[in-house]
Amino acid sequence: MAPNKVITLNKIQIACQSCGLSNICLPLGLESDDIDRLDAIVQRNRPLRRGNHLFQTGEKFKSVFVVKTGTVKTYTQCPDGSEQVIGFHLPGEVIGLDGIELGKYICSAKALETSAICEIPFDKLEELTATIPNLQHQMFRLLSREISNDTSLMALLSKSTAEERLAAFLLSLSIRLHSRGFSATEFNLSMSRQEIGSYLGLALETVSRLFTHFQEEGILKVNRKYVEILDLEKLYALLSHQTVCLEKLRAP
Amino acid sequence: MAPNKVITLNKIQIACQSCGLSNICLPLGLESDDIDRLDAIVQRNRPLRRGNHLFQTGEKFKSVFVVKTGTVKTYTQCPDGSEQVIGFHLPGEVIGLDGIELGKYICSAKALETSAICEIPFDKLEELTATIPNLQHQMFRLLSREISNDTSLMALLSKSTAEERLAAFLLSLSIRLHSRGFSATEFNLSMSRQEIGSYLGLALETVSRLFTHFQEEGILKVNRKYVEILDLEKLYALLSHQTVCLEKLRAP
DNA sequence: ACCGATTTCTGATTTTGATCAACGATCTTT
DNA sequence: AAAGATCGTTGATCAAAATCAGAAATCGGT
Repeated sequence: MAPNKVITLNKIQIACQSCGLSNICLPLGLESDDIDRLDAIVQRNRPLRRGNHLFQTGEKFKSVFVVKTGTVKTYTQCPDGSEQVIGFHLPGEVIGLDGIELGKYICSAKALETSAICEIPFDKLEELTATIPNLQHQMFRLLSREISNDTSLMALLSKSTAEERLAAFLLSLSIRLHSRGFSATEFNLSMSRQEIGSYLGLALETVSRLFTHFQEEGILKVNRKYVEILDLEKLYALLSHQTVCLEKLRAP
Repeated sequence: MAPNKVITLNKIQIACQSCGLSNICLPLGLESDDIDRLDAIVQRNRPLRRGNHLFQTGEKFKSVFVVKTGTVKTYTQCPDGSEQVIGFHLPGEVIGLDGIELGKYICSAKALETSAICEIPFDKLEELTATIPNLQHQMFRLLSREISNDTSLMALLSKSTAEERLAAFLLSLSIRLHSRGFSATEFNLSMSRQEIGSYLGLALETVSRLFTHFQEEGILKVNRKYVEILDLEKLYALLSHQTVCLEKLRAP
């Protein structure tokens, strides 16, 4: 492999300064030179293919990761082999924060489609946060967001019907995709019915039936992975008597 | 009110250095002088009576709180007036971290019994974390713990039966009480069946029936709020095919 | 283009836990 | 101490979603 090939690859990689995600990602609110200092510790590895792992449960915690493109799911494994999906992560979202406490990852993370990932070694990040107050604050905010997102999801899981759960899931996706510049009403699901069901605490058959049902109601147009939201209002209405602050469901 | 009365009150209040919770609370891992600096920003207000609020949903986020004695519940209010319990918080546990992101509390917190609380103004805490790397790390750990606790609870809520949920709840309480120097097998619940049900996503009748059922199985001895665990092994066995790392359920 | 594997959809049946209802026990207030 | 309110228990019924089962559609690899 010729060295100039490597150089070319490096050039292709987008620096934080010119990354479209900088308004939702870690650099948010940083001065230009501070972004450069952050940029210097970010590792941009080759994209993951579908099914590849970022990390697995129990591995030593070394880095946090930010999705740049694609989708990543986090999950835990049951003793019987079945898996429990913890979350789906879109571009700009940080993964691995739950590993800080015990020094090892408590879940596994794998790509649902080809995904570019930024890796940030946590020891270096901590050195930076100690000298850049804005970055420290941004880290606190990020961790806090994770907590409040989880809180919303817990409320959803412990209170709602199957219909409300799927509605919340679709709206969350819609909101997050929209805030990343994608269509809010038309997207491809990168996860299976099984995975959605696991995430929402439902059987995959229930998820499938609900998609059909929403379609019959004129709320959605569904073709396997492809979803078009025809009536956002109805979807919101399904959640009207819900505890959860919608914007919080998995935003931004 | 005579000034010496105030002085006496101040003397009664326990400094972080001599607080029994220092091995699970924020000062964990700090040098002695750093603990003093932290101590200096901690506000020790008068104890809350049962039903009093620490903060309410939507209030401006100003401080995080640590339970010193007693129990606090966090909850959100549904549009229909019913409430959704988010968590129960024992001595040494930090509350309010979910307010950092948006600058306002996203849930309400009220005392379930007379409770002493330490209040830590967050702006001052951030100044300290910026200059005390160990404290910054401890804050990251604390926030991370909150996230991994929530992850475990989400897995519990989306996968398990009513029986498994209550077993997990009781074991979590047992473990946390034990690590605070209380009995692991004998305690008084400070929350109602209704509140347990809300937290676990179950109807209060289901909770009540399960207590009866566990008693018939010889697992518990229950008398209203008073619970004695007779067979810890059986309780653990109920969770054996559970995703959740038990120590993680709400530890330490 | 074909074959096997996986994923999705749909129907029938069952199960779990919610809901409705009533009653006894305990705590609070006067 | 009595009265009212709250809380916990228990029983009967009901409903939502899980499970079981099988067919149809799609995908992946050769």
